[in-house]
Amino acid sequence: MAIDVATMRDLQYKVAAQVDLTCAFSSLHEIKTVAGADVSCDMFSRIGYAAVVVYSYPSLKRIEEAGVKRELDIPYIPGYLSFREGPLIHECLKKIKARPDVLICDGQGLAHPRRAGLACHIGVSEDLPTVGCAKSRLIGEYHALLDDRGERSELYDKNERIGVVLRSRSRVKPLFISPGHKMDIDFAADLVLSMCKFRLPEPIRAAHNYVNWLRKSDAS
DNA sequence: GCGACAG
DNA sequence: ATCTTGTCGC
Repeated sequence: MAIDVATMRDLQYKVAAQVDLTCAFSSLHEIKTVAGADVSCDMFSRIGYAAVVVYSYPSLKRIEEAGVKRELDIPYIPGYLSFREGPLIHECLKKIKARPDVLICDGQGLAHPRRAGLACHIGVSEDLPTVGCAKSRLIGEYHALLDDRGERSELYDKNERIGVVLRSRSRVKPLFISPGHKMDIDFAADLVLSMCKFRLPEPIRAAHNYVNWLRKSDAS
């Protein structure tokens, strides 16, 4: 029997209470390694594949990676993604030899109804600086942005600033960036932009490719 | 009640 | 997220 929504919601309030929005770094120069995490699943199967790939910073060279195949505990429920993907990402992190300075997650961080998105949940439980980098919006309002790379718009929920909508590449759909843990909004956006050769930051692209490689090469 | 809704 | 190849545009 899977965990119920009420229990997950209560856990999210506890996670939110532990989130630290003070950036662990005073400058991007202090960062030496950045990891990206991603999860992919078979359609109508409960099997999921996850990967964490570590990159050097700012040289952006691949250093190491870890993959995992495991059954997903619960289905995808908007607002509760961390309970579905979190466990697999934690297993990948255990396999990584050197702890990365920062972990970028494929999903929201602070920009969540209870301020406890995937990046916050992973960050708090691993006590690791994390960034939420989502490809679409979960909550929050923002103004349209210009279409040049680097353009950004504040993401607000009521009167609270919860993230930044960032154009990581000219003329492509923007990214929704929000801090996970030991991170602040603007630093998170600066870090992500500095790692974007294409729409997604390199560590996330690598994790996405690796996870799909795992899944496909497994069905044979 | 109705619409929105990370991956 | 997933089913899917080539193709058009910057």
